[in-house]
Amino acid sequence: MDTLETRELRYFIAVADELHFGRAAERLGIAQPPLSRAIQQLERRLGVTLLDRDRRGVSLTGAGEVLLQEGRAALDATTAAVRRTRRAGGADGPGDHRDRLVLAVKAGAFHELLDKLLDAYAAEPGAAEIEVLPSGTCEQEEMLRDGRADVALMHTPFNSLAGFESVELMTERQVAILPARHPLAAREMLSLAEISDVPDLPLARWARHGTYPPGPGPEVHDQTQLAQLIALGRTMTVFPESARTWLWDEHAAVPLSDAPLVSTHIAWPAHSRSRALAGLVRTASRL
Amino acid sequence: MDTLETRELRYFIAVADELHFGRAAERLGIAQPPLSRAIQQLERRLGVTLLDRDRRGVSLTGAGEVLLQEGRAALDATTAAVRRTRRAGGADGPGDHRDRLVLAVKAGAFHELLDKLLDAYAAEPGAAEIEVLPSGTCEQEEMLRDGRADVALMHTPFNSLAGFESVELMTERQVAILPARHPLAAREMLSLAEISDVPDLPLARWARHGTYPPGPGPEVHDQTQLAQLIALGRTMTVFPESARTWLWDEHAAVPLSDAPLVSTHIAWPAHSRSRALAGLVRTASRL
DNA sequence: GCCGTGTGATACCCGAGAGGTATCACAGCG
DNA sequence: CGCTGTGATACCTCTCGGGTATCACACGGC
Repeated sequence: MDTLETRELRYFIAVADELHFGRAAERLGIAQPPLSRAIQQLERRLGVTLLDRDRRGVSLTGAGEVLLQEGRAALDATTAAVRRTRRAGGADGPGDHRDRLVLAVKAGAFHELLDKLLDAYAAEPGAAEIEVLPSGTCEQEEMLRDGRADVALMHTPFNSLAGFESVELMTERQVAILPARHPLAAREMLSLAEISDVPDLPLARWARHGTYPPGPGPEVHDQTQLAQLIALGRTMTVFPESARTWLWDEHAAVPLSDAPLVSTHIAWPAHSRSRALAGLVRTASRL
Repeated sequence: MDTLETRELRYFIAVADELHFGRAAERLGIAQPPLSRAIQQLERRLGVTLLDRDRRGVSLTGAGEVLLQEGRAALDATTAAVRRTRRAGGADGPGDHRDRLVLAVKAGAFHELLDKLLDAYAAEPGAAEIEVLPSGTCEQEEMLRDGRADVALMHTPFNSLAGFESVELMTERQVAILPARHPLAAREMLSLAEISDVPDLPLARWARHGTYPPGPGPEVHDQTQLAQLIALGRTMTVFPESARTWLWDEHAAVPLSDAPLVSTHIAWPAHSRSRALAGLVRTASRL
């Protein structure tokens, strides 16, 4: 028996997340006893203790940590399989098979490149239909992994390309975006050190999976909000140079001498082999 | 219901492989009717036709192709989860948790580098135990994917690094290895064109997943066999330069001017985060 | 035309096992 | 010492995965 049912995996992950059988069972929509039993069976079949239950709570063993990690990846892979299969079969009237790709892009970023890409690809013969899926900050990896997207535009060093295939499309410097009437806006060039602790201009903090990094700056979760706060002289931020296209009159962009370069890549799951995807990548790398 | 049980996935993959319900059922060790029913249920739940059954055999629809592809990846991921969990828990006596890594290496290749790596790593404080797993030609990717190995030494362009994280360890030229007494052995340099159709020295063909590429040369499946055939003046082959360490007196190695460079990488699944693995990679990249 | 043959689908039955409820065992705590 | 909150156990139910027997249908040979 080296089989591991998806259901068991879901159960284990719920327990490992909650570290509490009752809450995990509730989250799964079942009662607690069957869940306890299922986990025991799983441990027996694997021949491994996954959880230490010592009154006062549950904790993961080393093997449990491994299964949580690997199991998450496996579960993502199966939900991805379901999603992509459904998408492939949706419009699958025989004969009328129109390919469709879902492209994940960080919401509001890189309009210019995206426009060019979509136009160029649409002009290709036999181009598939591209659905652009706006994603939250740094959520593209997750979307590729769980099948909500087929391909994504990612930005190093913010996104990690680990586990995907990718082609680099462009590289650019970063600029500080600050209120036009602030003294620093007159500078030709700034360094990270110079902007990291300006008392009246704390760096804005972006939402990431619903939580915000610590710091003094205001919490923002979309670009418009951020633009407004900058225009009001309340905050500043750092962006890739191409952000210049959406700046307001009240904004100023000053190049940063020592900020890491930002590269834009088109990335896709390593095992993808679809014709439509190959075409899109080819188009992108010719831009 | 967007769930997909591992069992259903196994069943579908068997049918998609065999394109025949009877044989697939036999391979799965169940009877044919339950298999038919399971696939029907699967199609109904996904809301997608996966197979075209038109008397005279079964064929995959577009959606079926996608599920085959994605499902294989998902199934590999779950068997990997099981294998790695079992490994992590095997010696998991509480308190005596000794890490263990399985390193896949192409059998017989790169002894020199491997020796150095293992020695250097063993000297590290808190080093895990490394089990070296000899793998067939170009089988390392598969072993990483299905969890038989945790980390691998790979050789581009023969292995694909797609889907893994990796660090390059060395790059080298390739050499033609031929009988010392053959006229070509006296040359300073050779080109691929010159060696590709020498009538009395056809290139040897390596087994790959049990099958051999077509061609006139002899079929070999291990290095000793190959060495012997070359010594006998019956064949020749192309190898990375570091192969020089195992050459016999009867062999000659002549650099190739236009063969692709071979890079050795240490590679691991992108989601791995173990301390032991990080240590091994750090050691390797310092060599 | 008709009848064997091979295919997948259908009908029906049975038993394992997933899930429910009630309860236990035990650690902490006032 | 009982109360509370935790996971484990006991036991019941009934779904559903799997088996056997059979059907429906397309082919090929005659």
